[in-house]
Order: sequence, then structure tokens, then C-alpha cells
Amino acid sequence: MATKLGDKLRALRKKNGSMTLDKLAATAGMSKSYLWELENRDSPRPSAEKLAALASILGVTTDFLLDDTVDEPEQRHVEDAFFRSYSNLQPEDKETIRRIVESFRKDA
Amino acid sequence: MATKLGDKLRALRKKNGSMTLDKLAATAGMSKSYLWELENRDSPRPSAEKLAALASILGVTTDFLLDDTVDEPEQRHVEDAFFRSYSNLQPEDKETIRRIVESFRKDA
DNA sequence: ATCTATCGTTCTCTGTACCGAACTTGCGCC
DNA sequence: GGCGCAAGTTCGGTACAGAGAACGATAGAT
Repeated sequence: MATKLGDKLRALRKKNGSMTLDKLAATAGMSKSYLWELENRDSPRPSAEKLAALASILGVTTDFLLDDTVDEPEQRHVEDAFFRSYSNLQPEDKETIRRIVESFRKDA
Repeated sequence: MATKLGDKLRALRKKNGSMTLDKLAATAGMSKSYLWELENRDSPRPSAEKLAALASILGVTTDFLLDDTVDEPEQRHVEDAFFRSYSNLQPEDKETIRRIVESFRKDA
């Protein structure tokens, strides 16, 4: 539904009490004109600071906002079972798993 | 010991196999001159994209890098980053990881 | 001691993040 | 309808993100 940054921002803004551009921009410490650009212009490249401020207010992570492949904040809980198994491993086993995952990762 | 962004970046770069500026910059998709500025100039303001790329490679979250009050990657940050890496794997790779995790599980 | 690499540093220059203010659109109320 | 305000939109300007190349430092190897 909302896979691009702009769409996510607008959706979350409407969701959280339907804030206005002005209001959200003010609490996030930016101008409403720029927030509008983030929502509407394509491929915006906000600074980490600005995005972190927005994410904090909207109750999501910056990584969720940036990840173009994910469209629901709850998606990270889908693999909860796996994650719980992983959590219960010995620290050295965790480390091993982490290494393997790293080696499987393909660079963006 | 490393509370500012630059210090964290340099510490993590040295930690992970002591990569060179050139190497890390290349894999993170930026110029080494800019990475040097991030590490050495004060109060840099990188884009969310660049910071996310660095965080992903260094195995921490962007929030940890940005947070000036914390100086050691807490377990939470490391595992957050791990879980995100895992989520982005190919399905068959995920399956492999899941198998390994199962095999490591202590049978209580 | 000099050559050769490799790493780190400093420059200059282009694109764009981000702002402030003006402008427009929508909507409720009389 | 027309008059308000509150919302969204556009625009011009400025400061800085970020690249790229050139430079200096450091360390082996011969």
C-alpha cells in the first residue's frame, strides 16, 4: 500500500490523529514546505536527523521509513517465532548465526 | 569513550576487521573523502541513506549512531540490525538460517 | 636511501536539502 | 452565492552534503 517514503509519511501523519503538515513539521523541527516535499516529490533524500525526528514522532523506525520493500510496520513481527528461537541461543551461537547472515547478505 | 558520531564510526570501522576508509566508503556507496569528514569534522549531517548504509555494514542501527548519549552498541542495537539483515535475505537463505538456529537449540 | 603502494587528508566545485514567504485550494458558516 | 480561515502548494535563495582529484604521510621491500 505505502512502499515509498512519501506515502508512508503521509499515511502515518493521517493515522496519528490526522496531524496537519504545519503541526507535524513544527514538532519535528522542519518547515512545512520541506515536509510537503518529503511526502510528494519523488526520491527525497532527507538528512538522518530530520528522518529520525519524524520517525520518533510517528512511532516507527527510520529503517522502516527507508526500506522500500516493506509496507507495514507490523511486518517485522511476522517472523517472531524465529526471532524468539534465536534469542534463546547461547551468545556464541548467536554470533555464529549473525556471521552467516552477514555472509548471505547481498549489498544494496 | 565514543559518544559522537565520528568517533563511533571510526571505532566500528577499526573493529570490523580494521577496514580502510576506501574500503568502507566503497561498500557503503560514498567517497572516502566524505567518510573521512563524517569521522573527523564536527557535527556532520549525513543523509539518512548514507547513514543507513554505514549502519548496515557496521552491524548497528542508525539510532545508535545518532544517539549522542550512548557509547557502546547495546545488545538491542546489534540484534535489531541482525534481525533486519535476516529479514532482507532470500527466502531460501532464510530457511537455511532457520535450520541452523533449530539445530543449535538447547533441548531443555 | 629511494621507489612503490597504500592509507589518510585537504582542496574545489556542483547539486540539492531546507527555509520563508507568497500563493492557491478547500471548507464551513452566514 | 461570498467571506473567512486553515489546509496544502509553489518558488527563489542560501548553506551545506558529497564527489573527485590531488596532495601528503607512513611503511615495507630492495
